Amino acid sequence: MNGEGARRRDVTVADVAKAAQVSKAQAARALGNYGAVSDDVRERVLAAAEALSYRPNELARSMNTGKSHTIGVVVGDIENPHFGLATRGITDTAKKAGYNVILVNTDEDRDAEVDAVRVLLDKRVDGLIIAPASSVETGHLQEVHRSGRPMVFIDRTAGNMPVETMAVDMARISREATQYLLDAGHRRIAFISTLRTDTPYTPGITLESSQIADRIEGMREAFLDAGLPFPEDLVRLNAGDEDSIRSVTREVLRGRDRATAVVASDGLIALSVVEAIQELGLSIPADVSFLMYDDFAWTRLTTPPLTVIAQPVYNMGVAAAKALIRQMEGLPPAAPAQFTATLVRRGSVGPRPAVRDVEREDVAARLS
Amino acid sequence: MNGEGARRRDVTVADVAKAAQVSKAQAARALGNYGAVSDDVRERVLAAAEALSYRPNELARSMNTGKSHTIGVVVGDIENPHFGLATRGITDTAKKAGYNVILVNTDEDRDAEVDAVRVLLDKRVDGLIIAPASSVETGHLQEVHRSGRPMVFIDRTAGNMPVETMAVDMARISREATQYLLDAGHRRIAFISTLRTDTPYTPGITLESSQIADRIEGMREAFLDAGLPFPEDLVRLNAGDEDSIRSVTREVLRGRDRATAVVASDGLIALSVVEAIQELGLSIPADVSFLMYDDFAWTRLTTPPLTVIAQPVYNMGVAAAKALIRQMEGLPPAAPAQFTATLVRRGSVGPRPAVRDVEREDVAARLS
DNA sequence: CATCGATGTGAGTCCGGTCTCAATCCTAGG
DNA sequence: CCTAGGATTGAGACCGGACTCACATCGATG
Repeated sequence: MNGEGARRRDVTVADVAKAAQVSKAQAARALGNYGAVSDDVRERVLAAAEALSYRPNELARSMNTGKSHTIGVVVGDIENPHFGLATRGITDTAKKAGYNVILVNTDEDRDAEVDAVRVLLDKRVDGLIIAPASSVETGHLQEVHRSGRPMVFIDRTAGNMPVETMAVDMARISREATQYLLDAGHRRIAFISTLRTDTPYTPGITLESSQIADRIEGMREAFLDAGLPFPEDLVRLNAGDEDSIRSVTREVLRGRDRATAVVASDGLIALSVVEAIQELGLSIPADVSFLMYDDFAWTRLTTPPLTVIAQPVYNMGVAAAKALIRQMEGLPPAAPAQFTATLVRRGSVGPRPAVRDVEREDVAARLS
Repeated sequence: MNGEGARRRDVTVADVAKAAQVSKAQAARALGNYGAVSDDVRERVLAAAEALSYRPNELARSMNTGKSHTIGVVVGDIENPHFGLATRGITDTAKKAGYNVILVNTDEDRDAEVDAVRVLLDKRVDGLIIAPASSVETGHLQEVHRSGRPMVFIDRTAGNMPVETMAVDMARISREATQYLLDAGHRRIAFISTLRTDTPYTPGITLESSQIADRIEGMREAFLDAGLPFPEDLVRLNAGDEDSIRSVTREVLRGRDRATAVVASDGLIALSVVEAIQELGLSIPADVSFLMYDDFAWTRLTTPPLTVIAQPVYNMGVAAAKALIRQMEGLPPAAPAQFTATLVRRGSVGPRPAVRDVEREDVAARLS
């Protein structure tokens, strides 16, 4: 019965002040470590606080300092290790600087994102790190930006808003990777992504994701540079769940004009794509070459190990958090960091399978 | 120049009230949708709010309702897909119920956890979901519990506190898995974990993690049931980073008395263990059988696909969130859910390699 | 027509801190 | 010994909502 009577209701400065026999103001000063306080008072207050096990109410503090020491992070899917790692980079950095992170998942749904941003703003986060679900409909983000609240984009851009963005140059690495595949003789290269669109891919279509748009653009450029026609029919979007990824994979690998190389847009898709390939009885890289975005550790364990495009995801997270913190502290932005993805050549890309196995048109065309 | 003069400082109820020509109280009622408000007033207030694009300050609201609609989640490492998935389960469920999640990473460090809990409490989260870094030193958790703040443990227990805990029965599944290995003829079974300890494993040692302790206990029981001696020397803890995991793996697989089966304590370790095995030129399962905790999708892609212990991680996250929400809403706890892990037999466990290859003692002993 | 209960409404307090301001103390310089 | 100026200190305003309370208002009841 150690004075348990009063359930709930925390100890406040006022309580501490009373216990220490000083005014609330003095107690607050001693506790908050600001203003002038005599040693005597400080000691008494601190002792009283200790005795009552006083803990400051950060909400109250936030309310009149206007700073919540909290940042909001909005991503498409934490379950995806890509974002898992980025988030780790963000939280590690934030914690070091005394900030906490409120994490919101949007499932890549724009409405959910609008909502998430609103809620975070209502909670008065000091800043936002967002992986925009759409780089087209950016009204809500524009608004945040106009309001002057610190914000940083990660992984993707949104519109062409003047907001610091931590992302790799996708077009560049995509072109490089495509060249690599072209050099290996591939002409029918498929690209599979979960990106939701209203209509199937056609050149000139506006894509919600700057990332994906850039990747496709990079591929197109590589084909163009090589003087080859870009196989638009092999760009497959809307591969939402495992089943559709599988069926899309089967589709592109079927028929006389089948793809001889497949590029998976992220690590989650990759799993289903590879499984589908295995189920078809095709072997990598003898029958199909395979390439994926993101370098997860397990890609080294498959047989053969997978050729991947590695992105400095953790560092992007760190950089995003650092940039945001600078903004929140009113410092001028640091020199914009450039993140470069790299093509990690392992064993899943091989030469195009013998001609008998695939379409002849291409060869015929070149011989004519 | 749209009245931009006043930088920062948000619109408050008072502003809305003035614009709508009503008292602050009435405006608050109309906006907060409580109390009695005439249609006329409500309309004017809502219109004014719209016009000024008023947004409530959740901090202020939290301050006098005492509810922040925020829950704190403390895990060891979000980068680990195990926690990534659990977190997804938590956030999905929390969002549906109108709660936000503040995520803190502890790196499995108890001091960091103490700190995390304190910060979250200071921020007045309505409840906590914690994967306790230590089930031994639980002072800070006891304190939270005593304070009456809603709390749920996930993945592990802490002490034997009467706190709802969402975790699988590790001892049971570990025993089952070990039996499976024993049935396949294995006697030298290694267990590799990152768990930090001051001293190497010896029977009776107190382990920080209830999870790991249970797994080892399960193994021991299986050996006991089979009337076989438990190979304590093959329990290897402190395999912190990739290098030490590799070297530990090499160690247990070396010599005449080497392990013929290896159990990896989680998906992250598994990667390095398998790599080390491959580097040694040993093949799975011909030379070494392999088993790991957590069923990640990539385990189906290796050759052979890996035999794993699947845990309903996402569901545990969902259940943890649901339980916490019940607590926060003052409802009585639901019937305690039981989560069962399952052994997914794929291709990485095979019979013990021919005797010539390993130690003979065991055989000799049985023949004597 | 007086009365009663159900709205409506505005003034003002409170939550738990931070911070301003004026009053009080002290101490060193003149 | 007197006083200017810095160090202390307490009262109270304030942040932005929620909520209590006293005071109208108003239609319906007896």
